[in-house]
Amino acid sequence: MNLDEILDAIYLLPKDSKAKLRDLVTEVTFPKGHILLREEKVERSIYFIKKGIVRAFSIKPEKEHTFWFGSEGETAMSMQSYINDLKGYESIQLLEYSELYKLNTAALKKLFSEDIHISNWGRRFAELELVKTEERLISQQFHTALERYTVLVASNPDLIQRVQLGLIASYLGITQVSLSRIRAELK
Amino acid sequence: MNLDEILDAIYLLPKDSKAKLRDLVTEVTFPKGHILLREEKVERSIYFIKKGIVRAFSIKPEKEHTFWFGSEGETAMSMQSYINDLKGYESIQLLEYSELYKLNTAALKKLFSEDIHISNWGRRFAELELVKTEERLISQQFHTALERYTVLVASNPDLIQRVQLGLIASYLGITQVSLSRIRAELK
DNA sequence: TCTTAAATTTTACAAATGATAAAAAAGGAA
DNA sequence: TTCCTTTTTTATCATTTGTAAAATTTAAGA
Repeated sequence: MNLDEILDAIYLLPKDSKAKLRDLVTEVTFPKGHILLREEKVERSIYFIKKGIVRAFSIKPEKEHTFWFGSEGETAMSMQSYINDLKGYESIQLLEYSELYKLNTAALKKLFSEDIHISNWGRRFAELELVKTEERLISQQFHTALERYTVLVASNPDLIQRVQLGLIASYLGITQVSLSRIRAELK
Repeated sequence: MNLDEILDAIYLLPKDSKAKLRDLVTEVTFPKGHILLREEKVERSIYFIKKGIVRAFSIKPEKEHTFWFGSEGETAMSMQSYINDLKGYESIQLLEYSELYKLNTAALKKLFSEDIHISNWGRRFAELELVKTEERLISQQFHTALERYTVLVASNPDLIQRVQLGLIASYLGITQVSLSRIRAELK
């Protein structure tokens, strides 16, 4: 997914505004396993995923929890850093070799105050992330691990192929043993 | 909490922009038990809570789940309606007599395209809701019901007084009986 | 291909949680 | 206050989920 498609999917910008935004972006690549951003650090960039797959996780009390998978077209970022210039809860790691568009947020914020179209782009960006986050919350709260697993498989079949089960179990909030039990019953 | 305080807490607006925004707001009051908005309906307004306490819930398959409590200064709304003009998942009910500021969203969206300050106010509004929603998601995913209960009590002591336990249990994702067990152990 | 390491599944047992029913306590209305 | 309804707690039992360890499968490198 190229940069124009990613930007347009958020909000359609006039040519000159879009050029200003595109100027803030550089392309970067990293190998599998690379830690894109670290929890407890203030992150100065956000990353649109051109190609690849990543996970967000946090090492809370001892245990590591994976709570998000991102792939082509999605944004890898720390909300707390982007929105409040605070340390993020999450680390983000590449689960395969990935190509990313890196966007400096300080420069972006400057454009928000200067260009109403870019300001509306930024509003739309936050709104779309908000809806996605709310959907995750509701799925988490209303559905059993089994239901969420079947939805995940249906909506993202390659994820199961590309990501190891322990991480998916963590994402579903259950142990790997429980996920194995679920998978055994589905056969 | 009055309207100015609520608007300012989101983003500081120049006088004239703020006046335009304030003109879209009317004050409404409803008795305890009133359903402010209904799931499966497109909602045309958002409500800032001046005084009172509300809950969002959804009647998914048979059972009713409470997944949010809002009080003074917070916003009662359907994200799906506000952001995508779609039906919301949630109903919102007043748990006590409440006073609310009602804001028409169609008119607000018009201002977004006309006034860069209001556009940035709208961006900030979405961003702040996003951080709150992410915090709820992370709390849900990383913490046990007991931990979330103690956090809830610590951060919102009057909630426990004002809201019945069955709703809090539903919010925590456990049965009322389990919550009773938790409370008994904390003594 | 063979060997070794990593990932996944299975099993057994223990602990936590849910369902149900019933008792106790609290709150409201007359 | 007294009665009645609602809410909360307690008790029992069945089910689910986690932990730990072993068995199996899959993948990777030499």
